[in-house]
Amino acid sequence: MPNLKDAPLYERIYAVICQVPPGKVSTYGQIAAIVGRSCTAREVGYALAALKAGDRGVPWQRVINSQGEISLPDEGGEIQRRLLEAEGIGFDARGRIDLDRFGWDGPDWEWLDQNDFNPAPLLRRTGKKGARGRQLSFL
DNA sequence: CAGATGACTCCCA
DNA sequence: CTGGGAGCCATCT
Repeated sequence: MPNLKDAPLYERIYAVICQVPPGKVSTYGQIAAIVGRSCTAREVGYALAALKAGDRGVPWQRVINSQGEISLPDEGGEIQRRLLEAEGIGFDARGRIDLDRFGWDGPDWEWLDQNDFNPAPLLRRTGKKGARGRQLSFL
């Protein structure tokens, strides 16, 4: 599949997640912003929940919530934490990951272009307390 | 075809 | 810090 433009939303989400390299983590919101269109952080969560065992090599463990915490409850969360620690990602005393150190910078421009992605602009959300650091680093 | 169902995020009290 | 509400939508019974 050379181009993901017409792929189902979940496929596009998985494709973006597959770009996150080992030792780095992304957030539901960041993935959503890259997928663009009507994709929201929640959709990303839904898509991951739909993965189950039907995996496919998608590095699901590298997606965490905007607080730098693991969102997957119970056993799954413990597995996720172990997988991340195995990649060298550290957790603080509260069980959170420092996104400034381990956060992913986003896919390279070439990849976006080749797959016809049109990432959402830097700031989603109109008005309100603006830019809480960390959104996409390109644009 | 009509529900039911999810691993989110932000805002405000 | 905690809790609740709104926005959000593809998939699968």
